[in-house]
Amino acid sequence: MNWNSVYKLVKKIPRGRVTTYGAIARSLKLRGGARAAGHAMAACPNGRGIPWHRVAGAGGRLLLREPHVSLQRKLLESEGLHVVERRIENFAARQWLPGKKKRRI
DNA sequence: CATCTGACGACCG
DNA sequence: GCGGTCGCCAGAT
Repeated sequence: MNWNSVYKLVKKIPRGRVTTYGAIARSLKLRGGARAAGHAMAACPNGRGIPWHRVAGAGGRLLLREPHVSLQRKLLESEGLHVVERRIENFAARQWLPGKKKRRI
């Protein structure tokens, strides 16, 4: 699979915005669907400028387990997002869709 | 090659 | 909200 395209897309997520595995999968038309996107992120090389923390599950749920979810939450909050109980508050407005430019909070 | 697992998601009761 | 099912399938073992 061309995870590179996934990473490339994730890199484009603006600061303070988030997207989902499903959105990534649909945008890139990954065969494996959302799960494939999940695999891509799981295998993503950390420390390459990939804002992996800006990727959440459907509905803005954080799917990672400890301790990664803690880091993700920390990073998201440092970008101004509000996370409560593994959920991103006001996720709908914070979501960034690939290709779509218009999105006002 | 067979099986299992999983950073998924939509649906349903 | 919660748990179970199903479709999907890439890696790992």
